[in-house]
Amino acid sequence: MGIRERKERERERRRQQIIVAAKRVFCEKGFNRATMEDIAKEAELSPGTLYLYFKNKDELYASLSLRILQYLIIRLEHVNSNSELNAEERVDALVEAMFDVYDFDPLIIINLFHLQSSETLKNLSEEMLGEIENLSRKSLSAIADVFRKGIDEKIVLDRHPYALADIFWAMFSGVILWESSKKIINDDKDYLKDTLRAAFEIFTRGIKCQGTLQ
Amino acid sequence: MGIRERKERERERRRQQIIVAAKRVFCEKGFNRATMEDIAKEAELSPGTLYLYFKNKDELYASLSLRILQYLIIRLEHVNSNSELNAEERVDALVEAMFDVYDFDPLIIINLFHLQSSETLKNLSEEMLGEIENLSRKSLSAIADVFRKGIDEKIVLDRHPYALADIFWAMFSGVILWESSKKIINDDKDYLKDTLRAAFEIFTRGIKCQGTLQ
Amino acid sequence: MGIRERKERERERRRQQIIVAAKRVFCEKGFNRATMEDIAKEAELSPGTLYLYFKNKDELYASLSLRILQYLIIRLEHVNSNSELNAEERVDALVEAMFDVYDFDPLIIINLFHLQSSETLKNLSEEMLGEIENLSRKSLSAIADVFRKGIDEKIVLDRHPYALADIFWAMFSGVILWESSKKIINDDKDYLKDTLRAAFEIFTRGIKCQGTLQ
Amino acid sequence: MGIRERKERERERRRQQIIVAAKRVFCEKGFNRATMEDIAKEAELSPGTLYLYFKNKDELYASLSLRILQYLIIRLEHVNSNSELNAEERVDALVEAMFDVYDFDPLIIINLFHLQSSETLKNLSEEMLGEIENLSRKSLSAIADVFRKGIDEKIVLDRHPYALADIFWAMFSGVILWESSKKIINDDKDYLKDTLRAAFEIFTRGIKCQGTLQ
DNA sequence: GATGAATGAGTATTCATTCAT
DNA sequence: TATGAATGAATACTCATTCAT
Repeated sequence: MGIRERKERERERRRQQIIVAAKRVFCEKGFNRATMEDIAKEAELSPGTLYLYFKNKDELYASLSLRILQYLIIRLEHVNSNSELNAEERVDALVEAMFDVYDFDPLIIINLFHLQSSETLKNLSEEMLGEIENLSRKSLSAIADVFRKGIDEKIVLDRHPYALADIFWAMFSGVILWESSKKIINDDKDYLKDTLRAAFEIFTRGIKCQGTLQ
Repeated sequence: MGIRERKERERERRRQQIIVAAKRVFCEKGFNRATMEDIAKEAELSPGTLYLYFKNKDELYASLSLRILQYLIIRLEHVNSNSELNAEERVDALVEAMFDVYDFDPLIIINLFHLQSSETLKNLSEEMLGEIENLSRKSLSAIADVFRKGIDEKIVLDRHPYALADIFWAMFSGVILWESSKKIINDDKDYLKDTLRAAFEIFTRGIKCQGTLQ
Repeated sequence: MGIRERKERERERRRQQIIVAAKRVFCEKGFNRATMEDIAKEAELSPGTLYLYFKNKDELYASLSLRILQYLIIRLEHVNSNSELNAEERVDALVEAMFDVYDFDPLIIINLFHLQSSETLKNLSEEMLGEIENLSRKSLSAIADVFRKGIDEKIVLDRHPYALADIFWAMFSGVILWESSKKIINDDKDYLKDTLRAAFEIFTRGIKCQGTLQ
Repeated sequence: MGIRERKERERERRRQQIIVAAKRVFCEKGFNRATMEDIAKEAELSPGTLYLYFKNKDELYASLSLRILQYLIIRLEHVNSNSELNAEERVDALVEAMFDVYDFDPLIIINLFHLQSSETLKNLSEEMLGEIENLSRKSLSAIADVFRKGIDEKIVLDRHPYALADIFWAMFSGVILWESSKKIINDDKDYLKDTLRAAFEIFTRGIKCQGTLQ
């Protein structure tokens, strides 16, 4: 391992250290009430150091979302590349993948919405904006691919695959957001998962061509 | 009408005037970038006056959401009180009601999530918190009632009505949030409505007992 | 006096109060080391209040310069409008006027240079930029007028009046800056005035047509 | 050449390398907006290295001025040591020298004023302060010498030579500063030189004893 | 000597909220 | 009631300087 590579690795380690600290602080306080100093303290670094790794607060925040999008894509591509599955099993695998994503980071998905707010987007670098868009496209495209196969095999409603993917994603994030927003009353994660499971079941039933499956 | 009542009426008029102005400003600038002075200007009042009608910025913001919740409840109760409808028609009427709500205020529904963030809730008075909780419960209860009837008549999956209501609401708001978040690329309101319609269709199909309907 | 006029007067009073405080602080600490909080304290106001009267630090600073330019112009116009003076007396009156300006505010003239730095100019409002340019033009024009008369009467070198005005002004400010910069060694204001006087004398001799005077 | 001497030479080379880079950056961005990192990059060194050669930013900045003062003195001493010139020719040679100095570094002369600001001086080492004072004295003394000879020969006004030198220098720098400050409107270097030439002419006429010359 | 990552003090500016009128 | 001037706490971000390697 060359010296350059080692440095790069060290740098990436620091980035992750900061991201982890930021995640904790953002989760606890929310975006606006979390200060850069809070995050620096949590990461046991000085405020200035944060700016060596992230252009500004918004870009640090966006990095959190990027991480889950990357995980999501890996998981989705794994579903699509598994040629042993038939269309129906693939839909089920998709649902499983979403559960994994939720387990990977139950809180950060909420942030994906904050990320999308135009307030935030204005402060991001072209590079990061491009990456967000790219990853968003990729993940939606991967979801659509699952449905496309089902449509081809005529076991899924003949809707545009992207439209189904949109609805699937909207339902997924809608349940998480909605159930999370009730957390003040009920912080029971199992309840959320149950709802998620039920929602996926209803969705899966809803998209199936009549009589074909069950 | 006594003098006291007249005053109360006048006071309510002012509140509405401020709420309308706030809505415009929040929609245009988002919560954080909208200043109390902006809102005061839009309402043609002075900043100080706003505080005679609302405890603070968060409470003013919450009032916007209260308004749509009230509309939602009226609409839902209308669905439930219409004894001419059978269970299936009632589900359809529910869907129609949600479209009305969306038309009533397409933007403010996004705010319901901001409202729920713990950041905001901390600044609200007990009274307002109570009212939010009350209205939320009521509306969810009304949605659940629609499904309960369907379950009773065995044309809807035998799930807990509240669970179905949760999923229904989550899908509704999920689609709106998700499609809205794509607005940078696609600000087409019809597309959103189409997705909403498709989502409702899938949901409706998904909750129906096999073989029962269509 | 209407209520509006009274308010306007009050507002102007506050502006002056801030300008006076700012002048003291800028003189003592220099532009960069003077903080807005320093100035606020000196003016017995809060930092926020400063921003009700001046857009930013640069604009507050620029206001100081505006004040002396205004005084300068009044003084110069007085010289030009005095029809009793012949060309030679008018040059002498010009010199006297410059002494007055120096007495009016010996320190702030140094600021005119800081003001002109492109760093500063970028932060000024269009309005203020326009006013600065306008006043600068006017004052130089007034100086040129003095020389124009002398040229017409053939007792002053036949140079472009504006060129003479430029040199006159450059010498004036050059002497002040140069002598002031030596203040660490010699803070004697009389010495500065003596040098100024000598400089003006040399200038006056230098611009006179040969043989014409003395 | 011993090893020590070689090292010293190497060290001086580096200093010059940094000074040259600093000059470029300061000219482009101004003192405050130029960061040590900018300069380090321009010099193709690391920020830390700059501090091996200069105590701090102010001292680096001051070094730039020292360089021009050194050039100025060499040029002035050359004028004084040329015994072939009579007093009048010497004044002309002085003027020529100043043009050379301006050509040597048209921009850095502006910095001499920044240097003198008490803000800056406080951060300089005793040694550097001493050198600045020493060089300033020397250069002024050399200018005064030119005039002294003229006074002795009674072709220049019988003023204190230092007073004349002060005025001469003030006019020189005043013209440069003043014309430079107008650069936003007119970045014409020839115009500046023309003004400088005219200013010197007026000054030269102004200091001459009546009837003696021309 | 040289590096450059890390530091952390320093500050302009904003804006929700108050209160004298 | 209504005003709107004044407040002052709060914070993102910069950059000269240091020091372990």
